[in-house]
Amino acid sequence: MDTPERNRICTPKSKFEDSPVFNYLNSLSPIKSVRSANISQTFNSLSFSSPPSVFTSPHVSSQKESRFLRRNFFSDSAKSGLASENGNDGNTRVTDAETAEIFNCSADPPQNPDSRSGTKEVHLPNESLELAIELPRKLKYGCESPESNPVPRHRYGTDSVREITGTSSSLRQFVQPSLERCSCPKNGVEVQEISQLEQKNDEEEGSDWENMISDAAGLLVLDPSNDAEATKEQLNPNISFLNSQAPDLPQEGLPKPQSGCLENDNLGTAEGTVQKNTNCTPQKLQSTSRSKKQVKFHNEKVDDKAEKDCKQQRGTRRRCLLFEMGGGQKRRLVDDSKSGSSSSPSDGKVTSEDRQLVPFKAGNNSSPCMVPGIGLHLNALAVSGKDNRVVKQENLPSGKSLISMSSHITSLHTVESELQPLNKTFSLSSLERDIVPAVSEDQVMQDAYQASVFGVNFIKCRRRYENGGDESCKRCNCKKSKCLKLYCECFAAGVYCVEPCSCLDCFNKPIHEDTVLATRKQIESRNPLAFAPKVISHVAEIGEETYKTPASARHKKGCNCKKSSCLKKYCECFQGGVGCSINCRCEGCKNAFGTKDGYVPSGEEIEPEGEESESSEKNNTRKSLQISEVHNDIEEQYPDHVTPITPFQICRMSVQLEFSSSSGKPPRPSIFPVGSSPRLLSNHIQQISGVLPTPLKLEKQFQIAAPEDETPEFLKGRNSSPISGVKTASPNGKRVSPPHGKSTRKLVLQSIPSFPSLTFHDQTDDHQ
DNA sequence: GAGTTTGAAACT
DNA sequence: CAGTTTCAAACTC
Ligand SMILES: [Zn+2]
Ligand SMILES: [Zn+2]
Ligand SMILES: [Zn+2]
Ligand SMILES: [Zn+2]
Ligand SMILES: [Zn+2]
Ligand SMILES: [Zn+2]
Repeated sequence: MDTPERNRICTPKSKFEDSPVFNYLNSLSPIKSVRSANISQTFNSLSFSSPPSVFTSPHVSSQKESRFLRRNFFSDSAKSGLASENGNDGNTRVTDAETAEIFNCSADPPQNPDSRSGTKEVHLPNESLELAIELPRKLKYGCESPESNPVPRHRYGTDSVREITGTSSSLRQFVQPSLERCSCPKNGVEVQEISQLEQKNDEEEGSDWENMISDAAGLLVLDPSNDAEATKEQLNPNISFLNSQAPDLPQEGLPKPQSGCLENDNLGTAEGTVQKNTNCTPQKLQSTSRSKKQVKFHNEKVDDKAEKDCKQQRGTRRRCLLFEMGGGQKRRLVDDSKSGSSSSPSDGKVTSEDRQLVPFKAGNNSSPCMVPGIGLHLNALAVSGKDNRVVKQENLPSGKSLISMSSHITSLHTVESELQPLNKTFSLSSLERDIVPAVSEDQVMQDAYQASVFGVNFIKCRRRYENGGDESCKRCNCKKSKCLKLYCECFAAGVYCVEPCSCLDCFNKPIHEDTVLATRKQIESRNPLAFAPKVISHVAEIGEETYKTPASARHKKGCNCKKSSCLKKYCECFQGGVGCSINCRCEGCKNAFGTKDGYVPSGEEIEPEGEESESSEKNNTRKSLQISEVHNDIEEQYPDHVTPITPFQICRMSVQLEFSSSSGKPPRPSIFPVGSSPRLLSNHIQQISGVLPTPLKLEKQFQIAAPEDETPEFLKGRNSSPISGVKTASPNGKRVSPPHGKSTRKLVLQSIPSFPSLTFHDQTDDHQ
């Protein structure tokens, strides 16, 4: 759904909202997710990797990308989605323009309906044909789900691209071309915008856009091709992109909220916003998310340079997005540029699985985020194979380490994308490009994934753990759940268990992928939102300039604390670094991030529903309390957060936190992942806020997949086996209505508001 | 590290 | 949907 509202909302709040992440989040939101779930799943499988899958679902979020895709695809019909989004801003024109541009770009020959093919051809003559074919598909996919990712990625992408260009030749090829195209002063910037805005693009930059688009298309096309060949280079590029997108680089130091949130929604948006600022072309970046903002920025003042950079970056980013969208296929892109191998476009199959993991995406992923390859279940979903190759980790200045992974496989991509957030792939990209021959795939993948998800800390921890047995980094400690239930943090986060885990009889491992996926399905069937990020950030205030209060973020389901007064990590809200909200049923709430009473829905005013008198405690705490304060306090209390400790928790909150913490400035713009999945978010958060208690657990961004139920049997079959416990709920994947508690409406709220739209989100959520 | 507390997840 | 049980983390000592 297009949810024009978002657009609107976004515009106001702006950056976050605009950011793809936001979109994702929104999409992720329970409600939407559900709907989208099916779609998303497919998409996920196809194009994204797990975590991202989450993104995918969020139709809305993906605005840019999706638009992109769609446009490309349906050039003709810009369709409501685009229009609506853009329209709000007044970009309506954009849609047209965009479409037009797209056409132009894509179709070298103006006439071609299949712009994509044209574009492909242009970029990649040889492979173009095949690619072209695929592209359409991808585009479609992309449109639906990927969008959100794209944006973030783009942002990061740009950075990454640059880096990459420097380092890796292959990447360069891709990137550069795109960059060059983008490079056009205005164009570049716009390019990013394009998806969203494009206003400028239309005319002036049309060419650029076209280029961009074409590139993107090419990328997409390439991606689609699962072909292994491209893998190395392609992978690298992809990875790089992903990385770039993924903001996450975890700053270990920063405490983050855990919520997997990457929670997607929130995180994404938040990240996006943050990045904007930080990034060279913050404005632009932001703009990407929203057309309005972008426009404004442009108008206001984007430095030419900055713009250029941004543009370029964006271009890359988009590519990334595309790639992501393309999901598994992404690799191709790279090839295109280089080898042009035609890959097989097959796309497909992964979808079913992807969805599963995805959730974990975000990341969605989240988150988020996971299948085979890396540690994410999504990966498994996405990837059929496990060819990944990871690459390397680097430490970021922020303290987080970057991990770059390159995977041949799509799954990896997904994973990577997710992971990447943490690190930047850029540097890696170069390395990656070289590609380390496959290292142990799984492990590498997992590492990367974990890193992405949990953050660099996680990796470090792991090292420590390995070296010295440091347990601080441990993850789950499941004894009876076989790590196949939500009790298990790893499983809940959409990641496979890894060394640091102390679980017994663990089935949450790549070798038991089938079981894991089947179980996931069952759980999702029961509760579509089960793997969705728990924390959603509202961006509302953040919007244009107000980063400060991420306060808007909140736990989707709310807590039900009776004895902890929401002052300890027993409380999911607190753990997630968010204040309690209307959705909480807590008693005696004293949540340092904001009490339920004090909670004011983002756009709206407080709504005290009279819930409890607790408000007395701090009605306004949320409001008044700045996150920073909270963080400080929290930090004091929970120094760990900062560190790796709770890898899981990546919170969606992160976004908010980030803002708040950074309060103004994002820790590392470049890094931030705007787009990627929840993970990114979490990462960001971490970076930004070290404060938070512990971040939320890993969450996933993904949406719930739907239910295809492919494997239910599997699980069922396994009754004896671990899975047995799981019941298959709804038979199909339908999404059942959200379980929980609070009524659906809450869910809805959560879903909606999530990150992105401040208002939107808030309104629905809160009000409801 | 063992033991307790806690609240979500799972189950009925 | 409510009530209960199960579970593993968070916390305490
Ligand atoms: Zn476990
Ligand atoms: Zn585990
Ligand atoms: Zn395990
Ligand atoms: Zn609570
Ligand atoms: Zn709460
Ligand atoms: Zn509370």
